[in-house]
Amino acid sequence: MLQSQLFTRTSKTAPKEEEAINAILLTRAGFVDKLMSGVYTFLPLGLRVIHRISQIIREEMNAVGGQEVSMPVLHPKKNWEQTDRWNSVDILFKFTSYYTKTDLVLGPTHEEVVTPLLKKFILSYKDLPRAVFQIQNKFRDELRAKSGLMRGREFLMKDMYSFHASEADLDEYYEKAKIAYETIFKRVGLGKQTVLTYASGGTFSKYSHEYQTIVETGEDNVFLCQKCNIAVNKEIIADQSTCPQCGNKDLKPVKAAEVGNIFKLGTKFSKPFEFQYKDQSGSLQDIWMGCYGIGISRLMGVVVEAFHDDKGMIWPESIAPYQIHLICLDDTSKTKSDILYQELQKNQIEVLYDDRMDKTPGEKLADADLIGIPYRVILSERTGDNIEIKKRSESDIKLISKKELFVQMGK
RNA sequence: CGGGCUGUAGUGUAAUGGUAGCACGAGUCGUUUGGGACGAUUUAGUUCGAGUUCGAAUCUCGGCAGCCCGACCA
Repeated sequence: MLQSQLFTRTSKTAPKEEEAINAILLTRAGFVDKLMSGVYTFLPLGLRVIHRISQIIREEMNAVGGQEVSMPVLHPKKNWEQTDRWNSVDILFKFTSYYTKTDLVLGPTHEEVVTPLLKKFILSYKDLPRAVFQIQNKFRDELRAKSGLMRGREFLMKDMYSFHASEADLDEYYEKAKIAYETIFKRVGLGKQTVLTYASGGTFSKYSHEYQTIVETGEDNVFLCQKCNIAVNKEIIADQSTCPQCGNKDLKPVKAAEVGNIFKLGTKFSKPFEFQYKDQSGSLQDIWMGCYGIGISRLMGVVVEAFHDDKGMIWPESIAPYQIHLICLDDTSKTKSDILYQELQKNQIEVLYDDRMDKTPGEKLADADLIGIPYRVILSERTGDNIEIKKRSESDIKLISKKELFVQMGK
């Protein structure tokens, strides 16, 4: 991508109404734009991050047998009445069609859609287990959207739903999903600071599980077990003052941001939709369900909260918008920069090329720090036949040959 | 939803109730080129409505919007 063609621009000043670091940096760098409270446009750079996170999640969901679908955002009132959630879910976006006077819901979650959907196809024990997932914008009518991407009214989420012949089968799958989630958080670069967290469980199991990323600016309070790598949410710590995993009493309070949440739904949703299957003897049995969510846009915000410095964002390589930020610092190096840009592209290395000739070196370097692409590559009069490379996360600057650059990039 | 704060060019900020100014950005011309460079020049604004007043960005009331604290958060 030629930076001279990018329609967004960076800003030296933070938007005055924002306090959250993720909102400030993502806005300044041109990754997102706020349309209204809790509702954001993802601009070219930001959308690339969203796509990369989504792809990692997609791969791991596929790996545990998830089948991707895209369900409607618009739901009829009837389905929400059937589960008794039309009135009980307070953040439900409800509205009435101006013309047809139909009552509608903008989906905040999809149990009301996925359950009757799978009911049409799953008839026998031979059809089980199954899991479907989607990556889609969700709507929650939050009374207080806040903290940039952390709590939006429209946000991107991956939600998966699994269907099982028995509680035991659900339990088994649930453990597989946990491993998939760990892999996801590792792959997006949050492995070290993200912990499995015991949270309140609802009707069918003692606990649900959250994935909490420990960051100073998180809005949740969790208690970290000092022995095993898990935490307990504040909401259950009153009745659970010991680690539910190892019994340790040494729990340390920390701030964290929830990035994922998995639940054993049991038969809570299959019952109201009368979703059952025939077992080997031909008698009807309950379907057991699980659900597994990851807030993708929030995850992007959390990564910014976790990885930044006073100059800007520091993207993990796995989800960075580009791998290399190539900068041409002066007129005399334009030709060799253009050639390197072509060569990098030919080798499928994703590169943002700052080819702007009307900007000063200082401005280009400041922009590179703000945008936070993992490798900064500079060509100038000074670099001669070599290439200057610097990692955003480190301060060392190295002069290397073109060959070494390709090796470094895994080519 | 309860409480608090705030709305001024594209952005960030000034202006005792008395001429709306500055910086950045953007446009033009020229000089520059390793950490947001310099000169000249141009551009553009008081959230909306009502009230008080000779006169309102400023005071009062209301709307709308944003942020923060709390509540809420399958």
